Amino acid sequence: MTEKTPERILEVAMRAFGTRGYDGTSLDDLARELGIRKQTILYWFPSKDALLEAVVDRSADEVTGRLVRALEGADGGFGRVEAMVRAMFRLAARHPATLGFFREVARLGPPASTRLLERLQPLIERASAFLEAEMAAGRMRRHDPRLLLLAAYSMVTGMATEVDVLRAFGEEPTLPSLLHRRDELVSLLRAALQP
Amino acid sequence: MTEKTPERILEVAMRAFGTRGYDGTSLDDLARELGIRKQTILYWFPSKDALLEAVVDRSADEVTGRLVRALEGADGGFGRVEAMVRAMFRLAARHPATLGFFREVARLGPPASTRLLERLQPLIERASAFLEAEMAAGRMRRHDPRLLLLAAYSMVTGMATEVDVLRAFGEEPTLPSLLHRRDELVSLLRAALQP
DNA sequence: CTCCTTGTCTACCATTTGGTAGACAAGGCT
DNA sequence: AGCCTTGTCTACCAAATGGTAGACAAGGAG
Repeated sequence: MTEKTPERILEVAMRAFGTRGYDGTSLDDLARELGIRKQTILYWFPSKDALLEAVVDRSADEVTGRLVRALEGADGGFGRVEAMVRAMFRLAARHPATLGFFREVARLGPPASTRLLERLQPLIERASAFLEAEMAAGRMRRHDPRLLLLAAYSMVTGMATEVDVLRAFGEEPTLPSLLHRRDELVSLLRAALQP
Repeated sequence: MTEKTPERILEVAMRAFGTRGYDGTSLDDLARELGIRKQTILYWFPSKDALLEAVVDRSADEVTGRLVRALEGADGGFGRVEAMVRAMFRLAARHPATLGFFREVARLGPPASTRLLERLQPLIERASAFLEAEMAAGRMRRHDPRLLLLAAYSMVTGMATEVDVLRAFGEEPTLPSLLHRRDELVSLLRAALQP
């Protein structure tokens, strides 16, 4: 029990919202999972909505940090694209609920989705500017950079999260399978982007 | 009021489940939207779960029908891939809630997701067998056919449904923008698949 | 020692939710 | 006419939900 209560609440809440959904998770559920009463949750976060906002902020910070760090170490050209995809899959392997949580927030719509996307906007701008420059320099095949980004995001979340769907497509939710999916996705993107 | 009551219930329920989510939609909500009482819904569908199953079956039938019809008219090679993508986007344009409903069912997990995927399995098999054959014949670049299919599915649902995300990526939820996304996606797939 | 802050808890509450029981009107059948 | 089936409705209900009010224990400050 080294973590502080609010931190533990945020962690469990993100996992729960990302898997069972916001409406499918009651404060009593969260409290039970944490071994506390729901009034303790309401002491730290004045309402369920406020808790959601806090989880949104935390998860946006986490993913931004991860991607920025991944880009620092990467060389230019397609290497950066690969670095971002790898970072996202690493996130999916260690904190599988995060991407599911993003999808849930997108589904909930405003104001939660607006808040999340505002916080991710700098990342989006930076990434699409990079793609734009690479295409202009002829180092990547020409596509609409924002739509390419969106397509990549959709593929990553889809291939990294939807376990039941994966099973129907013959993939087991194991680490080796996850790595296989990652490599396939990278090779697909490489094929689409190489001039 | 030409449609029969159970048909109207299924229609409204799919739209509601696909946008507000299963847990976010109460039977009273549905009844209000339909101008009836919730007991009438429970007369036709013995429980909320049973209603969900019925919507799953209906939507699986609809999308299967659409894709099968789209494939009949298409010529071989990449034309079939394009025909499928176009059919999915047409579905997204006319019944925007359907793809959102699929995603919701996938999130809900078993037994709903199992039921849906069982019904879509023949389609999946057929499509991946086709890709396999094209790749073996050298008419398409080699990839894992099932993962390619999964990636395409993820991209289509992502690019066709997540309105708020789209807005953050500079796309408005209008018909011309939808067509633009469709064409970009087709060109992306073409670039990835052409030998 | 006394007082105040901090964190968690017990005790409630109003509303919403999925579901049951049964009344009732409209037609078709004998 | 009398009766039964079909479809919708009113009247409830028990459980769950988000949230309020306030008791209480622990510990630091004066």
